[in-house]
Amino acid sequence: MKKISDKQRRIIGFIDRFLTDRGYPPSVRDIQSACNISSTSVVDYNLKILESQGYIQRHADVSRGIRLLTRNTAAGGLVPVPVIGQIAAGEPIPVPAPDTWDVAAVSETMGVPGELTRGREGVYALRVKGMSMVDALINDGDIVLMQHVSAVENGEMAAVWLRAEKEATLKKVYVEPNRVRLQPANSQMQPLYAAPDNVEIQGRVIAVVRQVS
Amino acid sequence: MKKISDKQRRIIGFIDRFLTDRGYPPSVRDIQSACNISSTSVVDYNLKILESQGYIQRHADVSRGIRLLTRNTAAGGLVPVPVIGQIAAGEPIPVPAPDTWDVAAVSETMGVPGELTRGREGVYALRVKGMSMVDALINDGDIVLMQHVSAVENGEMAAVWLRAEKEATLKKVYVEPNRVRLQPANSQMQPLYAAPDNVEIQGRVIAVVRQVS
DNA sequence: TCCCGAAGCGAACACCTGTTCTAGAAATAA
DNA sequence: TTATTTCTAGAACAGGTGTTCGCTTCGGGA
Repeated sequence: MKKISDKQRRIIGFIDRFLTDRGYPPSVRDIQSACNISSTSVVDYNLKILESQGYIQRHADVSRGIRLLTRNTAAGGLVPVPVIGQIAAGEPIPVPAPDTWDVAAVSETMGVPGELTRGREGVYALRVKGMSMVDALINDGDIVLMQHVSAVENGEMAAVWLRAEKEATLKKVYVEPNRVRLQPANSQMQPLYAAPDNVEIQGRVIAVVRQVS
Repeated sequence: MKKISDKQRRIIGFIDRFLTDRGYPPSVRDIQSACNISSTSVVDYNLKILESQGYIQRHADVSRGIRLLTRNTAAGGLVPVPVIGQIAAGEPIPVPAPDTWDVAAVSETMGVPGELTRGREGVYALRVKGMSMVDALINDGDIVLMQHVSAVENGEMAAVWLRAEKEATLKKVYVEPNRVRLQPANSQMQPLYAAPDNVEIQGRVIAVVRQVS
């Protein structure tokens, strides 16, 4: 990116502020009056330069058709993840939306660094309710990042629904002959054994985030 | 938020897709053709309902003056945090640079959502080595977000250096008459008591991030 | 059946807005 | 200085765009 004039810097700054403030881009005349520019053509002139320099992107003949490119890189690492609901020891996980999760149906969204999801699809988050997951080193109020899968490899931490006990829990899953071993993440604790048709994999644990204070 | 019609749900979804796709909101007629709506007035009719229900916000007489409210929670940037080193049960925490942490001296930097740091200053990260923090529900390899403070309020989780034992640990700190109670985060475990001049607060725990797989 | 509210329809209006054009001023180079 | 480029002015055009206004259609209840 090349250097830009002072006026162009002001324009970029204003677009950024306008965008965070109102949620949609400013018009040419918004920029004009805010930056004390005498003519719309001057704004257009500078916007063209900013586009050629890669600071913004414009859609011709579209009102407010400005996209801030510098803004994308700032939020680039952040991936929006829907917080579907909460997981507790007494309820199954509310089934996450199949493919395209509906924006309107989700009550909350959180942003997580892209490193955590690593570009995976079908990632959602659950708020942990209750102390029943302490053996997985997960506390009340923690947020677990999940990936929706129906089967896991041996040793992976997964959300498991135990049909008979009507309990959801987070454990490392090992398939053994005639039984499934559910190993707590805390190595000091004893494993649990269950019949294969009693366990129902509901998702794979990708990460745990705990906000202490 | 009340329930909305199927058509209104489609509109919300389209606005969201359009916004991430192009960086600016769609016009009424964009919505109309994309959602197969016969008239612009119908779009306007439904947009008014969506606004009254709190899904969107509109600016009158402004082209593309639509803001998606459900999207706001995902906003907020990525804050770079230096990973200073690692915390283990046998070593004190390497003292974090006082104010401006030297970029060159830091081996690694991670980005965390701004919600986690909440704009606090002096935040750094430590990689946990060993299993000695399991009673704080922190596992080997976890990353703890710390804030550099020399004193904490009662009940706050902090990194504590025990001078006599030459051990670092993460516990909830309670100052009691003539002693300091160090309470594990795991309520099933017993507290530890130490003499006041034996404990040295090294930082406050803000958050814990565990990447499982 | 009739009634009534919710939802849809199409057209028209009036303003918003990107773009262009001509002309001039200001800065820069030769 | 002159020549050249960059930037600024103001105005006007053409199409985009939000909004409104009658009117119609639909879907239950009474």
